[in-house]
Amino acid sequence: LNSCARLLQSCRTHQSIFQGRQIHLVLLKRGVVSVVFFANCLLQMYSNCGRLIDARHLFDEMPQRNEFSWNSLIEGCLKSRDNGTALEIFSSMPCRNIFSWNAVITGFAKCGDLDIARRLFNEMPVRNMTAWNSMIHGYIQHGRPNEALSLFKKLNLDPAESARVDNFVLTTIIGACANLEALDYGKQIHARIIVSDVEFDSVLCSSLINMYGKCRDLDSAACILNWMTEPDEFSLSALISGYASCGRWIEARRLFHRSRSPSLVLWNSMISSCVHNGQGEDTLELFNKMRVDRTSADASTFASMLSACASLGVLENGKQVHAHAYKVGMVYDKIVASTVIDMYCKCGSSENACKFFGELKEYDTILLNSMINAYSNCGRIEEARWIFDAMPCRS
RNA sequence: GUGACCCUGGAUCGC
Repeated sequence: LNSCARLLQSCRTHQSIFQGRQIHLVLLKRGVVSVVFFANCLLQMYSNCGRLIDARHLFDEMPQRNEFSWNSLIEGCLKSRDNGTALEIFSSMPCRNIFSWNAVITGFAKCGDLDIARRLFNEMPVRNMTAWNSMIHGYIQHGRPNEALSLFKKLNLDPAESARVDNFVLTTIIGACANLEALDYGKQIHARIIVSDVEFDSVLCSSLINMYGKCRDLDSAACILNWMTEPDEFSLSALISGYASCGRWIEARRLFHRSRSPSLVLWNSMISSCVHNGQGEDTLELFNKMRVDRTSADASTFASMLSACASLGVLENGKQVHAHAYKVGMVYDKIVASTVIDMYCKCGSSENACKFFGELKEYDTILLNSMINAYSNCGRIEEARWIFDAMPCRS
């Protein structure tokens, strides 16, 4: 039974619903589905697999529920982007615990409904660092760094709260410094980490390296990497990008070759650095080496490759990369799709862009912007106009 | 098997 519970927790994708259902049957046979613990595991499984109706049904049938049950249902809604229902369930809960509050706050903060998130945050009776961090992180991710920093200041106003600031919050703030290239403030936070007893875990270290790299203070970045006993691929890749962005290719390459078979993360940072440097030829070469190495590409790799083809204006290579992305089922990623469109336009084949657009069923604003461009290039002004009018949000 | 199970942070990617 224990392993059933563990297996249920590993069902986290739409595909694992089959396994989940089998375990549900096993639990039914054992007659334990009405035990809250097992019912909760099932509920969580259905929520994680995106089966909200099944989850809801199970929930309604449960003879007993606890906060966990409600929270699983809420998380299921949030995961399926049904925030309205999530909030409704949250409001109708008989009693909420800290997880309930954090779940809705992070759910709304993540998708940019920051004012709702903030309202909930303000209403929250007792906040922990998770709540603070979700809120701060939400502001940063949605382009409101000043509000993030002012919330962080508020957090530090209360000495008791300030003392509880953890690696998560500090990593988030360091990330903000990286985005804003705020080296001085970043250094202050770094100093605070040293004097406080916060542990330098791998995530915090890589974000510090990233921050110094973005601020072009490569010596400090390298210093941290050298202090680490076993730097992970994210730290290495942050430093590689830092070196490359300053044109220090020798150091970048040396880091890249430190591991005999570089991981996808390292390949991506090298490839994208080449693209940003306008070294399109090198990019294509790197990509070939990567394939020889049998490292499979992800959406970022394809986006970089396509944008390299676009800036070189090499249609044939672009088509090859497009075909490759198609073969591995990556063209329907929104970012890859819009780079495909952009690539065709810049390679002078807007017709191909239009053709490809016809195969898509999901778009976002950026992708549609590229399409306006494509249609205009073909002289299909009516269609360009039509997309513009149909756009849900224009910028 | 019930002080169990649930929440937050890092590299690279598009107009």
